[in-house]
Amino acid sequence: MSRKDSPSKREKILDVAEELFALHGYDGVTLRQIASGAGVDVALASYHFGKKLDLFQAVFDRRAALLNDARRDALHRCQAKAGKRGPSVEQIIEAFLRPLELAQETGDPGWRNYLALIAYINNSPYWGPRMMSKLFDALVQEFIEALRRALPEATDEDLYWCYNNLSGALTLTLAQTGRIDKLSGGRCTSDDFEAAYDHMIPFVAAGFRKVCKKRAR
Amino acid sequence: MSRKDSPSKREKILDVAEELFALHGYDGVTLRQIASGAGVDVALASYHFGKKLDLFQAVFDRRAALLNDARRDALHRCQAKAGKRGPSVEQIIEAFLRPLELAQETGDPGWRNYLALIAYINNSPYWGPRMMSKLFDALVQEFIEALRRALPEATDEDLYWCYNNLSGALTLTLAQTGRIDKLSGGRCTSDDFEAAYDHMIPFVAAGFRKVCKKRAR
DNA sequence: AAACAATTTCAACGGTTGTTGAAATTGGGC
DNA sequence: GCCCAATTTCAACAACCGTTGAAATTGTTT
Repeated sequence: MSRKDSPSKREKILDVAEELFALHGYDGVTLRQIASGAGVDVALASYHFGKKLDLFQAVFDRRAALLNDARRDALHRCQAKAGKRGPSVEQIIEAFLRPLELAQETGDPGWRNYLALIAYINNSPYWGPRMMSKLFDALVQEFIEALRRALPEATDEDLYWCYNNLSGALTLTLAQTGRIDKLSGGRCTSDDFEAAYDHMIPFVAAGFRKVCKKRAR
Repeated sequence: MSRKDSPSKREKILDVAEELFALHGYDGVTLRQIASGAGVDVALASYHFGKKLDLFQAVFDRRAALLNDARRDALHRCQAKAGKRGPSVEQIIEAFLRPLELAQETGDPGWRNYLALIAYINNSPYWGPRMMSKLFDALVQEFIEALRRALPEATDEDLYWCYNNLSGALTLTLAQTGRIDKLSGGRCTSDDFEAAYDHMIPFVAAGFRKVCKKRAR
């Protein structure tokens, strides 16, 4: 193998780490569990990635660029399709959410684990501020700018609190806790991302519209 | 002291555990950190609570009944005030959220940590299914029933997915990650629960209305 | 096939973890 | 002031943690 493509074990470590970190969090997983799950020695993780924290970061980084690109493409495409007035709230929310759904249909089951890991990090008071901003904030600001153009009466406070609501609804869905399965008696399932987004998009769009409507001041 | 009221150290352990578990999760906190923060020996936690997991459960249980009572009171009070047609969506959502805000104004700063802990548990694929249902599901079903009466055209799927959106938006807010502070350049702050709920209530209510409106079938 | 670098395993280290049994301390009832 | 029980500390255990240096293996180039 030519030095750049020895994917099997290195990639396997990332896959297992991704799955375990998403389920138990950073501190709930040991390097030995990861190595055992990947069928390799403990020291191999250190050899490839250095410290445990570096492995965590590597898992986090691996799919971030692809996800951002897919979202940015979706946003720009819907902006291009919309006329001079720009896309509607629904179209922008859709561009924000649908790439996540598509990521799950690539056949790579790792995407589900990765998105659950994002949910863990985004909801953590410790990891959230430390890891989310650097990779995701720039694109989020692009989406918020697009929303501002679609909602010309919105204040900054409105937009950011509404985005917080969107981000929270999305995060809980990505976390795949299976709570909705039990609550609904099996009528809804956490696995069904299509149903989740089909309900989330009109829900969130209506929320934005309501909050960002002109009011008496 | 008469055996039932030696609150100082036992309660202090719960307070510190609550704060640390909320910040770092179950596995991210050691009993020694908790004991150190409480100014007691490590063994005292075991003496009072048994295993580490039992302490975690004790922290989780401590305020659950109070929270449920406050929410149930708020729901029944708004149902009593509303006529025979029942309360509006906004009133139900308000009954679901405002007690959380009030809990923070009791002067006990532990409530903030407790709600952040709930957010951690609710968003965790591991802890969520294990701990949330037993204490919270019954009341959640009451709220969903009330919402069903306010939204007679809603299907079960609509209601549960919308509740999922509500729960997610709430969870991210309770987690107090401070991300909205940075995103908004300081215009919004995670600490401001009143502002959060002021935006969340109309947002969520509009979402419910939109999704649960009669459609072509 | 020899030489070399990249990969992988082996073995071990110092430090930390949750837990426990026994000792020490505290505080109220007689 | 003595007894008893509840509380708190002390000391220590076996198990496990992340990390590292050296050895073994593998794969590629010459």
